[in-house]
Amino acid sequence: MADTRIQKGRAPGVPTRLKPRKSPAQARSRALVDAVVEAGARILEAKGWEDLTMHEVAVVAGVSPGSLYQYFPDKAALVTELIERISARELEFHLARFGEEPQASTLDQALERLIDAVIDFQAIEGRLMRRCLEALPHLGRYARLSERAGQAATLVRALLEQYSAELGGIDLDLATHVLANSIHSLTHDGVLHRPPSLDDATLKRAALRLARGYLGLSGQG
Amino acid sequence: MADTRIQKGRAPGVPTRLKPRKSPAQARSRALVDAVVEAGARILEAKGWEDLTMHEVAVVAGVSPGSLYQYFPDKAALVTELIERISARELEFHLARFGEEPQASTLDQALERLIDAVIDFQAIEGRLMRRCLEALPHLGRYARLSERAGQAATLVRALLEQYSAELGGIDLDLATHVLANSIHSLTHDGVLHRPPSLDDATLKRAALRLARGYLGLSGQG
Amino acid sequence: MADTRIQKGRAPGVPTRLKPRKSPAQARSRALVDAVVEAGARILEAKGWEDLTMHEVAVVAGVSPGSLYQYFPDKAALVTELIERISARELEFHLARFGEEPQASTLDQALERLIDAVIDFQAIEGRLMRRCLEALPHLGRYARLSERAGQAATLVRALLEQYSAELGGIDLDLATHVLANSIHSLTHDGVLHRPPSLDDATLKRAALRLARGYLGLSGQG
Amino acid sequence: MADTRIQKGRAPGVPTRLKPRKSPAQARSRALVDAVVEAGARILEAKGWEDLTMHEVAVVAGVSPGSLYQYFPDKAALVTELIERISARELEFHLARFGEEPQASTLDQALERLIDAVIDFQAIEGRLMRRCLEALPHLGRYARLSERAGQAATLVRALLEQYSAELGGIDLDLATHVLANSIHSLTHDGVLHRPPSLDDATLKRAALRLARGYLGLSGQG
DNA sequence: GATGAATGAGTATTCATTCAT
DNA sequence: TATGAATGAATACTCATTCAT
Repeated sequence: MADTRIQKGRAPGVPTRLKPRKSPAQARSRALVDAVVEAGARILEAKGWEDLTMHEVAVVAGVSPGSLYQYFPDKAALVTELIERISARELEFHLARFGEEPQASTLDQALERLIDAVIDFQAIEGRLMRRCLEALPHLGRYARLSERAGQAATLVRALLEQYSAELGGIDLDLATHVLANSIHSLTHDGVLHRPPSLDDATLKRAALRLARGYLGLSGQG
Repeated sequence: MADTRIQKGRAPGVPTRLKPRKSPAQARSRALVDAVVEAGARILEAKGWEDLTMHEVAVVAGVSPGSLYQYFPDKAALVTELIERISARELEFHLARFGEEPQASTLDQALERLIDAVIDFQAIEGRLMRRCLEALPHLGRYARLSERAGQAATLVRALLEQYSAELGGIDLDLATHVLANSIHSLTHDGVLHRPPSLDDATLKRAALRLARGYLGLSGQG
Repeated sequence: MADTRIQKGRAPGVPTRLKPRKSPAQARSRALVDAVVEAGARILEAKGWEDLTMHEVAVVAGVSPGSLYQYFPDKAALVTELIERISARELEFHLARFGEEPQASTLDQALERLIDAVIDFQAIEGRLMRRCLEALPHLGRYARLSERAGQAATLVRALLEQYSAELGGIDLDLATHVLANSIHSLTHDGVLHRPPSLDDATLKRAALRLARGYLGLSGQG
Repeated sequence: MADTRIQKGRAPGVPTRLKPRKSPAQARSRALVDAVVEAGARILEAKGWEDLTMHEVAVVAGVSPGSLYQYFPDKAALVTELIERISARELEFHLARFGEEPQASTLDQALERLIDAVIDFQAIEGRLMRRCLEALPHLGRYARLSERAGQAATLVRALLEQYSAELGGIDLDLATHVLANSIHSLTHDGVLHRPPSLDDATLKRAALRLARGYLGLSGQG
């Protein structure tokens, strides 16, 4: 959030010759790309695909339009990168959660944690995520994206596979589609926007109940 | 359902004759508006908000741009009207279904019929509906829309109320939100697109199972 | 050369209702197109294809860029029209000459007149013509042009056909190519620019001698 | 032939050793300049002035843009150098021809050889030559070029002078202009493009006939 | 000298909207 | 009221050129 503006000069006092350091050029490039991506994310989140202009991105990033196009061949490429990054962040977020908690002993517990995590992530980046979803139709050239978008479902799928013993011979593909879609829609305002009266805890319980019910788990919810 | 933005009001001084209730002018207006709306729907469905141009709408409707703006103050207003109409059609569609079938005797049966109807409607107008959903972010000026969009939920709500006896003291608002969101997302590709292998019958069963499970109905599904 | 700026209002004092007049809209369109074309010609003549910007054309024509594109879908289309017009003017010019003089009785006389006319036309529009020639490579989309460009040769061809009796069984296609190319190049600075010391009269005699010599006419030149 | 724009001069203080006349630095410079010029020629030939970008030249030459500008202050300077070189090559080509053949005994024979050579050279470098011609209008800053371009005429002039005895008191300047222009235009597609049916042998005979006729030679053509 | 990242003014083109007729 | 020509601000993208390293 600090000023990510590209630094035109050499950073004063940085000791040279220490470890295999990135070349200044690389460092500068990275900083520029990061500045651009962050500017892009902020603007996409605030205004959406159509009202995101490359000019504004450049200005906010403190960069010239030419530099933008040095790293992103067109607007779609920039937004594609945004999506790649938010997808990666989402994955990291979930993996971190998995890592810091003891292994869940039941599917029910695992589901609860997943939904928890999804809702927590939504609170942080939900708006940007929606904007990314809205932008998808304009990203035809960058087809890899559909994989990414589907990646959200991967976690659900992994979960179901891990605990498949608890599930009768249910169709895992179908169950993944149903659950990922429902939970995502519920938590990320996929269709209906969440009414203000609906707080996170309640939403969480509802989502959990939906998942449990669908899977036939007899949790106490 | 009256829309003061669009209905410019009755032209002053036009004498109301007896039989032909609508003055020729009004009839012409109505025809024009209908032509415009239909053209708009076709184009929105095919191209989406961003690639819908007022010029093309005018050409397809066989109308001049000036006339467009006589009835719709801006592009957003036109698409807003589109959404109003598709919402109305959806409602009609469901009401017609209700009408032509004998009253369902159980919530389970009612749910099945609703989901059936939702999926059938999706087959007819699903694409346009998605385009409308995508367009929503650009319709800020016409906020009443969220009500409309939410109207889809009305049917669910009505259902739940009708059979509330079967449901323990469940929070109807919450349940409505959860079910409407989930079913909509599932049937209208709200988040993840439906894989080609997933046919209507299977989707319907899955949606039904989701709803039943959430509501705690012990259907045979 | 008078100010061709499009008149926004109605021209004062122009009597309406006289003869089958063009509709105001048509007249305005025509005026606009003419203004644009003239502006384009002036700028192309002065700066060439690359430095002709649509913006400047619009400004000089007193027209908005949007209007430009209403009549010319792109820059190439505008320049194409310029070339069509100058080709037409050249043709008219030659035809007028033919008309106002008694029919030439010999090929020699006819050649002399043609070269005369070519040089006179060059004095008027030569620079623009060169610019048009330079622009040709950018006009790929508008292939009809090559016909037009070749049209200059048509006159030569017509001449040779008319007096073919005076020419042994010479290959008319070849002769047309050779003469049109040489004369054009000589008169329109096709390759080497005309040195300042070389006046029209001398150039004319030289071109005539070239043509005569090539065709084997034993003129007194 | 020295070019003070391009030759930056000898680096001061560099000790001249004995055998390797050129210092390594100079040799490297020369190699660099050559690489750049060759890359430029290839690209100009393929794409023309407008689509020749300094970036592509740098990439193809395996050089950085910065280095380009060390040797050529701008794009025009680079293309100017291209033209200088192709002019020089043309001259060399003709001189070599002169050298390897016995002295022509008549103007007619000499003309034939010249035209032969011109057409042969055109087959090798004609395309690049045309591109250079097209680029000329953008080279205003480097006016000396017109001299160079005119240099092609030098050969013609030399020829005419050598055999001036065969020519009545013809104006040599004029004759040079006329012949150089015509032959060039004919062989290098100066104005009208050569039709595919027109082969080299025929073109050569036609050009020869044109020249003979103009000069009043009574060759057997 | 060499590098190549960065620049930023410039270009063609679009489209929602207006208004003279 | 209907028309559709005209508008003009806005936009994505380019490329000759510079300059910090």
